[in-house]
Amino acid sequence: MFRTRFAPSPTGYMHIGNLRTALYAYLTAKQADGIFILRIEDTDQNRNVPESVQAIYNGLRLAGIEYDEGPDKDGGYGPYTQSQRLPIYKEYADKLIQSGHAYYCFCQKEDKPALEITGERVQGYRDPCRNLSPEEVKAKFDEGILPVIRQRIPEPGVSSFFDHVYGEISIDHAQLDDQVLLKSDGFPTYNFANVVDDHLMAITHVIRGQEYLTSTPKYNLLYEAFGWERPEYVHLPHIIKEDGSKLSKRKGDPSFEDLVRMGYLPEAIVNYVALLGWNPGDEREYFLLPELVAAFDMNRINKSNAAFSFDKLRWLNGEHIRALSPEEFHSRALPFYPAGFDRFDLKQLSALIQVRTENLSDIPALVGFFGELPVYEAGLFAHDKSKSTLESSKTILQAVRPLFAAINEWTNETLFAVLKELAVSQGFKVGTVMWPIRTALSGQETSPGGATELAAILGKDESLRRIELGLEKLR
RNA sequence: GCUCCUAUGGUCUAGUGGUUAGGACGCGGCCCUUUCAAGGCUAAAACCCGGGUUCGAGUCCCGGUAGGAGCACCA
Repeated sequence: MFRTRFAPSPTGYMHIGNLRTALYAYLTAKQADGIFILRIEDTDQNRNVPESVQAIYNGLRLAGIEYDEGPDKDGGYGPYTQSQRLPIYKEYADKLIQSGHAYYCFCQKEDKPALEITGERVQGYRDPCRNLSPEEVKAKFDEGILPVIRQRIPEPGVSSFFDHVYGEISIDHAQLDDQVLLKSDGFPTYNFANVVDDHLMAITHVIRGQEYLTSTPKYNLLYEAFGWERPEYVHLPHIIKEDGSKLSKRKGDPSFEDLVRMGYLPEAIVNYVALLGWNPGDEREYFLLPELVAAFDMNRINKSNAAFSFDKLRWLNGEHIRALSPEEFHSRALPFYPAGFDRFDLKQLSALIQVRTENLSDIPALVGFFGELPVYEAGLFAHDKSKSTLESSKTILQAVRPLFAAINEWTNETLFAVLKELAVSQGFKVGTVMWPIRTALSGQETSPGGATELAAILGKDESLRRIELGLEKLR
């Protein structure tokens, strides 16, 4: 049975990289009928943002990624929030002390010069406390100093492991730090908690960002120290920007929730993000979540970073929008219509714009002219492709006025039939008749829908009024 | 600085020794058409560099170069 987990720290929002990590973990579990778990990694007391656990729930729900076990969904492996597991970490850290795989360190943070800043940093940090005698340890305790617990990296040695994305990785123990496992405040570090929890929660596949690749040997050493079986590893390349820099909320790059607010469909974002670093092995690109579950294969994940392209997301969003049923599109479009638009038949309008909408937030600009006729120049009535001139436009508009006034059944079909007949009887191309009408109705060079479609939505009175206005410009 | 990783058109990618190097986005053109979209067709555009191995290398090896990541009482 596959068991995977998504283990975010509660920072307040779901960024794109996290979304993909969650997605891949979910897909890996689900394609094998396994269990997907949500675990909250809130072991940094300085970095907890209130409400942010809620943001994680919301993000996952929005994405359609449902977890089988989590803080609010017990599956017998809880608690699923690390801050509630402190005694567990303590217990296991003590075991490591007893077995000699870890040691107390009484150094204070201030004692450690900031070597990493100088660029002169030495690898494989070995703390002096590594060699404290039991008496010295006792003496420090008696002094009342709160120790941290550090991992004792066995030396010399080399550790290797297999990663489903990166293959065989080997790292010399001389590169590995005697890192802190348990902080002096009693909280574990990620380095410790992830190992204990992944084992206790019976995680079979650890799926996480590539930044953990080089510290994985340290975790493996821990598994060994406990006599536990290692999980399978799937490290993910990063998602970056097209200029090669990394996505950052601080620089204004949108989170998952932001993208949804910007009018991208959650399912389109999920689809797009799935394709950033993975492909199904054939040429399909359009996927709904269940299809991703079926198609996903962790062994087809790429090794190199992928740049997030808004162009392509936008296209894919359009694909998803077009794939929606007219009813579904309408209900999603509804919140994006400008105020006062309920005077129109919005259902009809939605039908018109669905294929022309690549992003829901395009809607206001797309339909704005229905609400208010834009200011435009008479020159708009001249159009080569439709063989329209100012003269022909004037003639047609004049002819159309009484024709429209006489129509009782104000529908696209009737309107089209009437205009078509006008074109035939007057020897005009259909386009030549339609152009001035569409122009007068929209006041724009382009519009979502042709002359009769616009007229049907605008209604008889307003259509007539706009034709009149157009005629004035042509006088 | 040390270590690990990566490298196919502008971008996402297929490719696992022999291909006219395939697809997608974007971009140009054409068709369709009631303007614009959508749809269809089509063009331009890529194997980082240098050595090897091999009859043959985008594919394997080595070395460069470039980029990314890690080296916290952060995750």
